[in-house]
Amino acid sequence: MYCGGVVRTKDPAVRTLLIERAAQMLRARDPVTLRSLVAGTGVSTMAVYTYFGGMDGLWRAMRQEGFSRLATLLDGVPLSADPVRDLAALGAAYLSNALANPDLYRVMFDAGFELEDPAAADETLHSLVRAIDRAKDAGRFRAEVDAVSLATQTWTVGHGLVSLVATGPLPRPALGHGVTILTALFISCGDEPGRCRDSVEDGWQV
Amino acid sequence: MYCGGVVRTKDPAVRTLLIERAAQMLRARDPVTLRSLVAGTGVSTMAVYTYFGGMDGLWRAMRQEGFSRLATLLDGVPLSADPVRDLAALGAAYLSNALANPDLYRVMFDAGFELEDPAAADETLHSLVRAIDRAKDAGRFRAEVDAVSLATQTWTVGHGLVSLVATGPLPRPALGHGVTILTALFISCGDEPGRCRDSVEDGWQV
DNA sequence: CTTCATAACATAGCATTGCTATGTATTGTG
DNA sequence: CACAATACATAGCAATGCTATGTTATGAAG
Repeated sequence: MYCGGVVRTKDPAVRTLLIERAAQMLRARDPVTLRSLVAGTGVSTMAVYTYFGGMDGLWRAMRQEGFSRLATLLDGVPLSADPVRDLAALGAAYLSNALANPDLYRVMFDAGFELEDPAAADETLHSLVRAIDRAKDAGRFRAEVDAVSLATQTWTVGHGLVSLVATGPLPRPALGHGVTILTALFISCGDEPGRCRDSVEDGWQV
Repeated sequence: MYCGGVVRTKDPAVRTLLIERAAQMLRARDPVTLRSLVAGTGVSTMAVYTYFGGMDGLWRAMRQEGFSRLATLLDGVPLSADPVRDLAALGAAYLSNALANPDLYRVMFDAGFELEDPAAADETLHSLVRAIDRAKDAGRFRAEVDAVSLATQTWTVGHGLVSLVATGPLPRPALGHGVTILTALFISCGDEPGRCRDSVEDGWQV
């Protein structure tokens, strides 16, 4: 029997080109439609189906890209000797990124779509988990604190804030509530109240 | 001079019929399109433009309806002698409602649209504010606690949780994080830790 | 009661959407 | 070289929201 051979290979550059262009159009608030996406790129509408299987696949890839960029950004946040400060700084970076690219952020959490790689969401938490582990090592948080749970809780607070501010009814100064909530949360993990407040306020630069 | 007269009045029943039907279709996961919405109702597509000015207006009305129903639901939550428990119960009711009608909830917080009545969002907070005031009266929270701020913070936590669970990557048991976060938050308002935890756990029936 | 301007409503059609069917070009393997 | 499998281009389809146009109903003015 003939097992067939790969004859013509997809060009990965086209894939990244389309993703890049879609991200650009999102930023510019231009509606990302099949035809407007490929217009001017030289590639035909079929390319979207060859590379993504359709518009749904494009959005899935965009979501993946968003999580990937977010993880990179969080990895690049400069750390200090104060892990609690760093934890707040990571939350602030998360918020800044989401507010700078609100449309991409919305796509990332749009309903009806699942991630290509479900682990990508967890990946986002790794930076937070590392900071929490450092806080435990430094004696700021109790040893019984579950790092993943606390990271998830921190994420929940950040996501709630950014959702209500970026596309919701809360004004931008409401971001300051993050300090209050996170401080309360970190104190409940064993941090000394006064010091915790200072650390969170120091890291929370939105 | 001729001042003109209103000749044919809009039928309010048609308006509520369309909103009701749209909500029904959302619940049934049927795509709500202009034609599918009016199909079988006897009204023509133009009705949507007469009553709402277009599909955008329909979504705006849906959002308003969602907030209205939410306020009614929160008003109906039975209260107890424990205001902190009630506060958690209100949060839990908020979550239950959102998870029971995830599509309507998503519409409520969709981007690009503003509310017809911006006060409707604040209205949702009134039940929370009342519970917080009762907690202050009962000596559970410090007098300096700003009720609206704390209500907003509670809302932020609830919204973050429900967003990540209903349409996001977190599994449903993650709702339990609400207990941890809210307990920490309420303790920071002056409540006694052990008692606070009991109250929140008692009220948090999701 | 008659008139008639105005609003409510129905119909048809437009541009655009995502998608698919069909045909053509390309390229590595046997 | 020959062929099969894939990438790519074109054209067209059903469905979308919306608008232009025509028709009907209604209540106030005379």
